[in-house]
Amino acid sequence: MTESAGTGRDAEAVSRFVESFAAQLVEAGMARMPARVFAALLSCDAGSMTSAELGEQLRVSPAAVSGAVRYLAQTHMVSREREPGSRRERYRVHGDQWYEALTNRDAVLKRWETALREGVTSLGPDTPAGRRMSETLAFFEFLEGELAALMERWRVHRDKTIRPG
Amino acid sequence: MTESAGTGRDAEAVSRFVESFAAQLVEAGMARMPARVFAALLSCDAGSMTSAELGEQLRVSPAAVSGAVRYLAQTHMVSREREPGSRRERYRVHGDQWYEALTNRDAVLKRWETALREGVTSLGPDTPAGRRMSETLAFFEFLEGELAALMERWRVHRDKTIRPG
DNA sequence: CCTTAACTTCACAAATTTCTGAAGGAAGCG
DNA sequence: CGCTTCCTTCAGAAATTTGTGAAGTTAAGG
Repeated sequence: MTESAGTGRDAEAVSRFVESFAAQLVEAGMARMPARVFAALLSCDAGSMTSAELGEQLRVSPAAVSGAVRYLAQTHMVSREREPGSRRERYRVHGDQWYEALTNRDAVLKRWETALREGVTSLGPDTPAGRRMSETLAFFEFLEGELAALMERWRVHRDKTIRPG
Repeated sequence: MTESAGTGRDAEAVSRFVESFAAQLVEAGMARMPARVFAALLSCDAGSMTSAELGEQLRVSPAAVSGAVRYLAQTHMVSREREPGSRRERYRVHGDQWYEALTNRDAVLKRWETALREGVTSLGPDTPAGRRMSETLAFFEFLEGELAALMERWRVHRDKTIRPG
């Protein structure tokens, strides 16, 4: 049993999970260090860690943590909190904030739509390629509307099944 | 006007679009060469190209095309077709097949769910981290069900607005 | 069968990405 | 105020990824 004093958790098992979950995120296209930081935050009881704690768990330099955290904050996967009366910062996953961010690939969707519109123009709306692209564009426009509705249904579903009352 | 003889299309404009759309796919996490091949196929009138044609348009070696196409076929983004009476192969995007594949991140979703279940076990279902992870897991399970329904609504919507009759 | 065309695989070179160490700056604390 | 702690930035080293050339495999066509 690898139980570090006082934590009440098997640090090695936690670390194994962190790394394996991070690996899944990497496979899905996420950069390695942000994935590891995110997985670590997701797995800690407090839901937030300091830069130093992250560096220690992941065995990386403060610089690496800094870079990863900047990316995660930009994409709203984590939020930064200043610890009052200290220059320490805590990085936090907000339980649900983060997977909302996942569906907030809205930005990506928007950029794709822009690119596709340009494509329809470049290729000519009346060419076979242009028509194929128009249909693709229509799909993304449809998808964008659906996503908002889907998230709303999720909140209802969650409140009924997980956080009732 | 850069119009290559007989194609009836501005080859340079097409190429520009191909590269810029591919760049968007890369930003979203797709490997470079598959993204370029896919964008090229999406932009050609026939909806399919041979390995040689792809190599010429993208200015890459047959080896690069081969690797990209293998990936795209595995992920069902394109299908391979043998040209009868020839050892040429044609690679095709199926109009709609491809964005169905996009939502068929089912495989990814499933792997995440597996990883999260392991996480709940490792961390303990009654710990704060375990509960947070349970909720995340519930979200993905919910999402999985929703995606199927969403695609069905898309087909209905498309048949009404784009391919009526 | 033998030739040749088309695709694939593999080892390696090149380019890109990723992380570190060191130096620099902001903010608490005495 | 100056010291100290913590975070960030930046140049460069290290590792990974990517694409090429060359050899190998399969199958058509004579």
